[in-house]
Amino acid sequence: MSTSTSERIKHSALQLFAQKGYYGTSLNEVATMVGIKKPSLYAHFKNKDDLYLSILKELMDTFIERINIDASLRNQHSTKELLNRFLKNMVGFWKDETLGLLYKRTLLFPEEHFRTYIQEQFIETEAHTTDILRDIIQKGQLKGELPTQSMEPLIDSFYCLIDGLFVQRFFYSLPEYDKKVEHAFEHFWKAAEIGGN
Amino acid sequence: MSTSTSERIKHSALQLFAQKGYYGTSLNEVATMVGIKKPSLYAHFKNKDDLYLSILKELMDTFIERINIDASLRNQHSTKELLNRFLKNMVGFWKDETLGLLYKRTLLFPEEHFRTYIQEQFIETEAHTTDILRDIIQKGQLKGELPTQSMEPLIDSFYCLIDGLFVQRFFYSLPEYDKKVEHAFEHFWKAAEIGGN
DNA sequence: GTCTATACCGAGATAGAC
DNA sequence: GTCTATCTCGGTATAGAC
Repeated sequence: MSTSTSERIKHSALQLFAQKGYYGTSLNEVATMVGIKKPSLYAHFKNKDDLYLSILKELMDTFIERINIDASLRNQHSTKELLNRFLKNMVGFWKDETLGLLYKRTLLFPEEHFRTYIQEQFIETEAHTTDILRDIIQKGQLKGELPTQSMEPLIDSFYCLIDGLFVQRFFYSLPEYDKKVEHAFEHFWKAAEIGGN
Repeated sequence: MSTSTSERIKHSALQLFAQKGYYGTSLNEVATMVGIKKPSLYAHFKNKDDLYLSILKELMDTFIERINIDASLRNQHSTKELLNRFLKNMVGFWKDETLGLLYKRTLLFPEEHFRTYIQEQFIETEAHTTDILRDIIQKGQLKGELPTQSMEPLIDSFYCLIDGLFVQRFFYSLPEYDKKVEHAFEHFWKAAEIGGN
């Protein structure tokens, strides 16, 4: 076996937590999926919370990593391309069936027990996201690709686009979804370009 | 006591199911919140599933009712006003802390046990929603308030707007939220008005 | 590290007195 | 309709042999 038992446990638990939530997932199921017995789990994790939190941690790290990829190539493209790329990057994250699913579940319905911890994490990543977004828009204004006016409505609108697509990934098949992403982004950009109030 | 015990049980259970989900809510909590003992619940509901489903049923009925209000006054206003009203109507539903919350939780993360039943319900209401939307847009095109072109991208974009605001209600305080709604809708309308591709 | 056996608890649900 | 008492089941977690 190439991966450690500990990793295999986390892998299986990720699937189950993502699909059935914290309370909906029993350690028995996790163990069965891994192919071991329940008590063996305790050789790798202190308890259920410990397992859950270790998965959440990896989740947030993966997300941050993904966001940061964008930051690297920010001077080489048009504003429209940068925003589209940024959006696609996030959308790509939701597309990952399990990781994206756990992200959504955790963000929208954090288990009561971990609520404050989880919210701290998300606030941090959101601030990071907004920084990147502001930067793209500002440069777009300097380059004259976006009208120079208050950024706030545009950022609000872009977040609404992101959040809308975030939800829609639940409802549509992948090809349908990709079409929705295109439609919504083109619509967004059309209004962004003109500006006005 | 003005309301029946059965109603009070449903009221309490609604709060708990909305906040903690099906598995996260115990009948003990429900009973305590109502001020009775657990076994007394069984005089009013066959079992936990029965209670849960009866609440879901009321939820869907309330939602449909709300949507239908719109349908009544559809000839008296501009297209922009109609779309705005339609959006506000749905947003108003999410604003109800508990009912909207249960709706979101149920829609996005249906309990496995009820998944097929729930999906049927939602598909039905979505079809209803789309009908109304198509009608508003079509009339807008006839009146010349919207460019005459394929409706599909516009509808997709409007749904994305709705879904985005659906999620955002989680993150922002009510006054902040109202501002987001305005920003996002105005942005949406700006692009809708011009059309083009 | 993994297993069997077991402790302990809280869940959903029922029986039967009042 | 509501209660106390009780049943059964499945959950988390631990003890201790291998």
